[in-house]
Amino acid sequence: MKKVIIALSGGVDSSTAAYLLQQQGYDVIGITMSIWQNEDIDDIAANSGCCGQTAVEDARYVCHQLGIPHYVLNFRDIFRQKVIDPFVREYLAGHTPNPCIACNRYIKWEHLFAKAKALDADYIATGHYAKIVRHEETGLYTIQASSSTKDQSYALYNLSQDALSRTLFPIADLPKDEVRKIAYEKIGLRVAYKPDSQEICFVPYRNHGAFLEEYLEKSLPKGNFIDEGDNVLGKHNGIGRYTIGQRKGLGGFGVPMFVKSINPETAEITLTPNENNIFANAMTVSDINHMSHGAIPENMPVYAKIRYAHRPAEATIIQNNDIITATFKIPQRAITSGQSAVFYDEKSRIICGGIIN
RNA sequence: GGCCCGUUGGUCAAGGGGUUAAGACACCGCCCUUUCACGGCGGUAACAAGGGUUCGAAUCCCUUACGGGUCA
Repeated sequence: MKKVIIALSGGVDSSTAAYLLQQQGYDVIGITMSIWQNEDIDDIAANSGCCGQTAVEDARYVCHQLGIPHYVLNFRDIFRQKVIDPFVREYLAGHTPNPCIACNRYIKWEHLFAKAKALDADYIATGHYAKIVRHEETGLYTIQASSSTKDQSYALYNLSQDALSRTLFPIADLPKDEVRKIAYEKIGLRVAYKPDSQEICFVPYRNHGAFLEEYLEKSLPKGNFIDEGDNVLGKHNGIGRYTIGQRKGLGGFGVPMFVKSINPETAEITLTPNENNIFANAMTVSDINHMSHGAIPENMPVYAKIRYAHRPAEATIIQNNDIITATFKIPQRAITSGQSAVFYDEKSRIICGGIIN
């Protein structure tokens, strides 16, 4: 019997995934990762995100219902080192990081994956909506977007061939409501209708600015809003509370204003009233992970996502050394440093991805 | 000091006797969303103060306060 480690968050998706694996005849072991840094915020975080305190209890209960073993692993140090610290550094550098990408890469598919191997597991599994396929020409593993209404392939572009060959996504193509239905009817899961997790799991109150200041134990660098002619428009509340393209939360200027750029040196944030000025038709991307081809395929039109919920946009890409330059057919709004760009082929399979410069 | 003009939501700003007192930006809420954002849909909120005239005043008149402008 093949042994599989399932990462359980206590939510519907991973719980249902565990059930499906069991139905498919796997020897299933549930693992919940403990990532909390500070006991004090457990109360706040308990009911939100993917990894709070009730998450552990919910996961334990599901395992009890399914009759499978459940372990809670302490990932606090590694999580801080690989996810939170870079998250903080990136914001201070004027970028906008995506911690879920880092968590998937380092925590789930490096650290947890290593634990799974150490436990002699054949596979690691999660409740992500995405499919693992092999490219018919290259033979390489890649991830294909889920045909479900939900698709989380964007957040998974960093998986290695080794990881892909030993990963299972049991709910890959299922519609969300089908997953809930299974959870409710087949498992009798008490969290069947728990809301989807969203927001950064380690940031309480959906206020990452406050989190950054608390974590740093000091204020974020404050400075001026300026216009494109360097005229001072007002004061902002600190680098780290803003991202490119942001419109809300800037204050009233009589007309809508958009964040055009963030200068970490001077702590100045440039605003523009002309939304066209935040569109660009090119970007460079580094920290690349290749998937379907192991390199940039020649003359292939690609479809780039520059944010999780971004609609893929047609582009051409070339790679020089470790940098990909992407040129869009149509200019894209708010291409943002620190966010990930994921390049798909015409069949929604990931060619490669990386971090936008 | 004299004479003009102005004062409407947090900001800008329509309305010149009868309006549920527009609209924009901000703000708030919901939806969307395993990042940050964008987006969609809603919502709160105002006639400078006091006196008149009038059936009826944000609209007309007077006074006061506060802003402009202008004149020796």
